[in-house]
Amino acid sequence: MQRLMQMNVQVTEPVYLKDPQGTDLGRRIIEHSVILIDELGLEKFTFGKLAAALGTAESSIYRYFDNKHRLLIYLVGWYWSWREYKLVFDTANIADPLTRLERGVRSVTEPISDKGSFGYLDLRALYRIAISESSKAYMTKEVDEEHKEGCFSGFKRLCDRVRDLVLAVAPEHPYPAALASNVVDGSMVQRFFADHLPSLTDRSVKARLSDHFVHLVFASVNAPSR
Amino acid sequence: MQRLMQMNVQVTEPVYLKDPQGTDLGRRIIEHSVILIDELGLEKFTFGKLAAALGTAESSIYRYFDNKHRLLIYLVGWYWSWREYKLVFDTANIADPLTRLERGVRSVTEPISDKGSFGYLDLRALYRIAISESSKAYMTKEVDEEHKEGCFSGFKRLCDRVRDLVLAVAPEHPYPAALASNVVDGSMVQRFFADHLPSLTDRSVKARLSDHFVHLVFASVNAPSR
DNA sequence: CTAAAGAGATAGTAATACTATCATCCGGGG
DNA sequence: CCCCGGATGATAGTATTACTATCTCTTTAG
Repeated sequence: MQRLMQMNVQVTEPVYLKDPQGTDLGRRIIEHSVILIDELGLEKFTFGKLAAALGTAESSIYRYFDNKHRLLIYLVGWYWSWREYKLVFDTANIADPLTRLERGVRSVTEPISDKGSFGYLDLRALYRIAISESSKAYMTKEVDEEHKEGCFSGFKRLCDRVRDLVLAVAPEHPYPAALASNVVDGSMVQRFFADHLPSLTDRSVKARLSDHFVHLVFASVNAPSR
Repeated sequence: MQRLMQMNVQVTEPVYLKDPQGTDLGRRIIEHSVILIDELGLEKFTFGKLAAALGTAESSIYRYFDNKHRLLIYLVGWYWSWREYKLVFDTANIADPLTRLERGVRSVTEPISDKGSFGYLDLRALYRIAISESSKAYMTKEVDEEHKEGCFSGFKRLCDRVRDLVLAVAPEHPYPAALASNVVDGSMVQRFFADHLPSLTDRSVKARLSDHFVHLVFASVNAPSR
């Protein structure tokens, strides 16, 4: 829990100007930005509205984050760290690589339904943000520089762990990393489709998202190398 | 070719205010918006800059599109229509369902490398826009309404065709639609990763993106139903 | 010859995304 | 007790964006 709070340990420069974990206002910024972005969507969310919601000045928020894009990177970074933590937990102490892989894929693709907020953070709102907004964190012209800064290391670490689960089962798999990132990213996209463009998925996916990805991954690791 | 020019035929309301195909300025708006969005990225692209590039007034552009979001929807709609056209062409007159499926998956996931611009449109620039910006067309709070308007019907039609290719091979497949949309969307995401976050994919994917998806799809259709 | 369509030009508004400055408040060290 | 630095609050100001409105001019079809 505590470990999770300190995300982006390996990052060369931090995504923030001042660590929001360290102060009361900082934590309130995180807490309420999650709620507000979830409510308004990223494009209509502004620091002005956040400041109003917090009863503080816009300039106070700029002391923590350069702009809302950096704040988004921070939030989705947190989300991926949380997913990684959960993955490690869910696959701990399982010897059989096949079982580990299945549990891992389920862990990573499972929707977040339990109410449990995480500290002061509304986890379900953060999950919804991750679904709708996380790709906007890297689908920009600044990807390459931000990638060098380590802004997406949380996502990468998670994908690497899934890739390793695949490789443990199928060391000769031709596309382990692509399969892994496809599962991690694809599970978010399929969740979005199920909720908003349902004709793009199958009914069963809405109810059991993980089954689809378990099916896909096991099909892939069992496939002949062609 | 001519047929393709008229995209979004089934749309209830058009995405545009005035058909850009019908006038000289309209076509120049399309042509240069593709170039400018590719160059600046969607967030830094503005109607003001487009107007300047065209040597016209901002207000003239507003006669064609309500805002840049609608313009984006129009452009990616065109892209998906083009992909669909190509898919139909590439799978025409092939009797064997397995061959059709493989050709279809290759057609849909194949990067656009040939220089051939499409009429006045720079196809490769449009492809790059589709990779980096297409998800922003629907990852908004307005998805549901815009979906009702038919804004995403081009994407849906393409996914449906891929789904049908899958079903022709494996009529009992448990997730045909999810597999199809995963391939169509995933191929764009993997392309982006290969170009900008290469550690998230495998080396071979950069060179042969389609192979990965052919492998995945055939693994999935051949998998036991578990 | 006229009406309407298309385009250009100008102006104006509200919101956004910042930057800068100054005052205040509060706890700890000397 | 006083002073200092860190954290916050309040106000102001700028450039840009995202529009809306209006007026003129030109072209062309009837």
